[in-house]
Amino acid sequence: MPSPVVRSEWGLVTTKVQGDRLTNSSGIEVGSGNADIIDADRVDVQRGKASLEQLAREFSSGYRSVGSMVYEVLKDAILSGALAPGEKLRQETLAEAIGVSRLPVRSALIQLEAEGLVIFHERRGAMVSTLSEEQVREIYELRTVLEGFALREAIRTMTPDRLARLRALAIDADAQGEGHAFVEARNRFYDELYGGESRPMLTQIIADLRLKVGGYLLGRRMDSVHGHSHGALVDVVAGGDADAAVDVLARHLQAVCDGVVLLLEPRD
Amino acid sequence: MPSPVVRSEWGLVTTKVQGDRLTNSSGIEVGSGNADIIDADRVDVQRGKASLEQLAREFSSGYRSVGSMVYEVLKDAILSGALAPGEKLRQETLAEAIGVSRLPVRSALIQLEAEGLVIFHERRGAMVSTLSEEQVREIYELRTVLEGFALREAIRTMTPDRLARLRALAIDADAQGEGHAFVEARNRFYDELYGGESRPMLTQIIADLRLKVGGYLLGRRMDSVHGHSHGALVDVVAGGDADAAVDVLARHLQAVCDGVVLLLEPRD
DNA sequence: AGACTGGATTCTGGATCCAAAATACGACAG
DNA sequence: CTGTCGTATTTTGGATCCAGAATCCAGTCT
Repeated sequence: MPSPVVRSEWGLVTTKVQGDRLTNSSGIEVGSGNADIIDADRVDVQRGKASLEQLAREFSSGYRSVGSMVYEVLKDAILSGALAPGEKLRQETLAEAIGVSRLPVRSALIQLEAEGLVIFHERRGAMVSTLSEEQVREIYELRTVLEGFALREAIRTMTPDRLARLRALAIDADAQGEGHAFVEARNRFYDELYGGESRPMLTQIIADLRLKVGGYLLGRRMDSVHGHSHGALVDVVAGGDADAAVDVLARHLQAVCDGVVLLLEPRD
Repeated sequence: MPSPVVRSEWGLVTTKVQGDRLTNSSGIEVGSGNADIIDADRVDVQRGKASLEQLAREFSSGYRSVGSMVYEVLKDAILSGALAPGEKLRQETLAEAIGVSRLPVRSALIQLEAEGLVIFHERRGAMVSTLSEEQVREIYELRTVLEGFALREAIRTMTPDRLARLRALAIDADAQGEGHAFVEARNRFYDELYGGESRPMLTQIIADLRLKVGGYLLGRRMDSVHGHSHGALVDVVAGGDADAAVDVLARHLQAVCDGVVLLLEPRD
């Protein structure tokens, strides 16, 4: 089990800490080993502010506008599980933590809302999107349809050099562990496979659908994901049998979908 | 400099302040009063501003937040062609035209950017999105894939009462002329056909794809659209042959796609 | 005469301030 | 003791103000 220590360093837990027990709204205990650090009510905010400033500095290189930086930071926080699904997002707290004004935070939240990662309640603020089982199943249903089409097109127009590039990217993705590097490598692989340059909207829609469930995967890679290496997918694609490849893909997505559904309810 | 007259007049939308003569209009009075203030050296901006004021008047009541109202106004302006593709969107001009501050305009623009209707250039402002021929063809390719799937599912799970509702909605849509009423009726029809309530994301994605080309259709309904009545589609669906229905749909989309491509370049 | 550079103007993006609404807490009454 | 109403605090949404960047125009140099 991956240790949640890194997550606790974000300090973006917005629930009030009245006692010595520090949990976020999803009930996941945040850094039990760091519980003794918490002395006063504001300590978590202080810690979060310090970490986020450091992380904002880390993210700040290469970003021209503050709003886009905040957007990346918040997206990363949601996808990494630092901001749990259902968690209330107070603009003031986020702004203080990142070290900017509330305005770019609002801009970033609007962008994230359009992507479906957060939802706004009228005058009641924003929260990280939660997914019902029906929504998860629809997401994977749509992914099956879209990625099936993309895969058929990829096989239909496959060239030797592109297959070579795919193999290299697959090896790279399978070599990565968890976290950022894996996600990046996986995205590069699927971008190449699904014709990211020739069909930008398709790859964008697929990426958005994949993002929506990102918050539920937290840091953990499920067995079904592990069992399905990208190299194997390349092998099926290289075979040239579109139906077989789509079948492999559909089974894989179905397995991942079932795993995500199980993660929705912690009780099992 | 146009002095902001009654900007502090709150309760614009929801609650009506004990206004003397001003009803729950969100700064519409201000907008109409400032109609002649804009510099007259840009005629196209003049035209856009007048249209925006008209739209703002129409959309004035029934919205809780000013930002959402601005969003609806701008979206309608883009889809109706009042703001042409490629047109530069200056926040100050838009804000004055609608009669609000620049901030809700920025929020609305961010939302519209996420939907793909406008694009932001780094420090150079926003403009209405333009579509290349490749993008148009990809849009209709994806619509064929998604709507084909949706249509098959609809036929698979069709019930008599739903067929009856579809027929009523088709008659309603075919009876409408152009403009708002037609778009609304058409959306209701496809919402019912594609299972809007059971597959919200699918219908949302399809609607977004349809929106992207809305600005190029302007007010004109092409012959191919005219020739394909919604009632005929219902008849094919009622037949129960999924392959035939998908084929009809694909041909229709292909025809519309070709028509839109022709509209991209005025030369023919 | 044309091109390059520097300044001025304009526009975007960010911060701070203010008004309104919702929620939470407390007081009072049944 | 409990439920309801009123007030106060919190928080969101909007407007105005300010700084930085980009563009445009003019002046000068080649």
